[in-house]
Amino acid sequence: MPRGKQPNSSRSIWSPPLTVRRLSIYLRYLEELANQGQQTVSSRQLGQALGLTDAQVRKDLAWFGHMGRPGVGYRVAAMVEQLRAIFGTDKVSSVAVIGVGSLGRALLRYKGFLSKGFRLSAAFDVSPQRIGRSLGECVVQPLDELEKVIAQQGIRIVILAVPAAVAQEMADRLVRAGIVGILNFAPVTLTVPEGIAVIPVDMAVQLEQLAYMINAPRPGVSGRPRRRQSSG
Amino acid sequence: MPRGKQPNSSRSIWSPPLTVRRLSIYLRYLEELANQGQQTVSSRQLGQALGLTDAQVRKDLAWFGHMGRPGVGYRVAAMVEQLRAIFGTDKVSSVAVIGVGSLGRALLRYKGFLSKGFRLSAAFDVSPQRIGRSLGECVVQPLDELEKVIAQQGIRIVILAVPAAVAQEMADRLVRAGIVGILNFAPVTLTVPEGIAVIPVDMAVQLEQLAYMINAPRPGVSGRPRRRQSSG
DNA sequence: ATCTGTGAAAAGATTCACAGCC
DNA sequence: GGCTGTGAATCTTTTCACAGAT
Repeated sequence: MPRGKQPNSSRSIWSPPLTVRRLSIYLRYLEELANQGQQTVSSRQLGQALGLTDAQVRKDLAWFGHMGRPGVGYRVAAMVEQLRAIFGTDKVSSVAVIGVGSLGRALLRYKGFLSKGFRLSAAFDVSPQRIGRSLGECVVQPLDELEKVIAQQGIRIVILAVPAAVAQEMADRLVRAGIVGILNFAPVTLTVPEGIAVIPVDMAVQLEQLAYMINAPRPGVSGRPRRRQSSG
Repeated sequence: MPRGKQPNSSRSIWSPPLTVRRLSIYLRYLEELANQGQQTVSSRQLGQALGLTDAQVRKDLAWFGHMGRPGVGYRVAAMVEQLRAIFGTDKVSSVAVIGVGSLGRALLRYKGFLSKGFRLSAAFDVSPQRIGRSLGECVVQPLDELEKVIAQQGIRIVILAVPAAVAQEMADRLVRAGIVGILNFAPVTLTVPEGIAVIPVDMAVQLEQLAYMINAPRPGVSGRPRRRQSSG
């Protein structure tokens, strides 16, 4: 299936998946630079801070038109704005947390989502002991309310933090309720209809990957230079 | 730099990075099948459950020798054993949690790591209010004890759950203390020496990826069939 | 008939290297 | 001088398709 060639200067652009992963990382670092008052940044500086080559940074950023100026670099503030628009996080959107075990509670208490464009505005659980408890800026509600609250608040994304055994049936129910994106912390692969996005986050899997990297280091590597962390 | 061709039947094998990511997912599913008492599984069944093609499953599993039998499939139990050996999780290893904020506490309380080969056996924090508190199976210790405990317990992997502002300096200290793998929950890119493995896990970044997928769906997709979640 | 293992082809991603702008 | 944008080359990953094992 053919896909358009590189640059594209209008809104809501398609970019290759691995590029999109890095765009988030660029954005995070550019926000830091903006806070520090830095005006412009070169592909070289970005690459060094993030463990990428300068060529790769330029290719990635070239996906949405001519953003850099030769001899100068990229304008930090403009870049942040454009990246947020690409992710659709220039406006804050509401997110529900399904399952308020220890992980769900930790996420509800985390203060960093809002500045990234996400407001955790509803929380649900089955357990009567948890219902009514106030966490972050929401009160835990019973699951009966799920469909109603999702519709009322226009929620399209949820964080799924329920036990593995019930994750698939809950995902089905969420999709019926109109959810289109699921951040899945349950250690199972979800099956969802076409058009629904799922990002899996399994911490045991991540530890396993780390164990592999330690036990079976990449061949041909022997060097001294400081490296940056791989993607995530 | 040339790399060996495909199959390799001895221990601790190199496989392509994207294959290794999937191996964890195969293992998770195979463990489930083993619990259900299933003896063998075909590449087709694995693929369907996990949203992959059967050819891809076969290529991935072929990296460590002839494990399947034509006309029959793969032996579930043998596969689980071999995958655990590849990840080095056939023996339990000790992991320390650095930073006992709400996320650190949630991880310490999570019961699922042990069966995956990881024991969270030490926890550290700066805050006097947190020190001495008992969480999961450990008592929170002051950071002064860090180097001593890491050496005593032979800890090689840590979960880093400290604020972004201090993550890099803590990573440097951990590396000096002999740590070789870091699961990094701080929303910054760490710079570490060659030979140290870092896996970044930034939940805001994951939500951002989800937002992108919802706002800019892949072109040329329109279908009906049920899909599985992408990798993670 | 079912299912694996694997070359060969296709698609995707990264690196190289350099023309051209500031 | 420094720096971007981008074709061309290289490397990696996925898909195809089928020989051969059970």
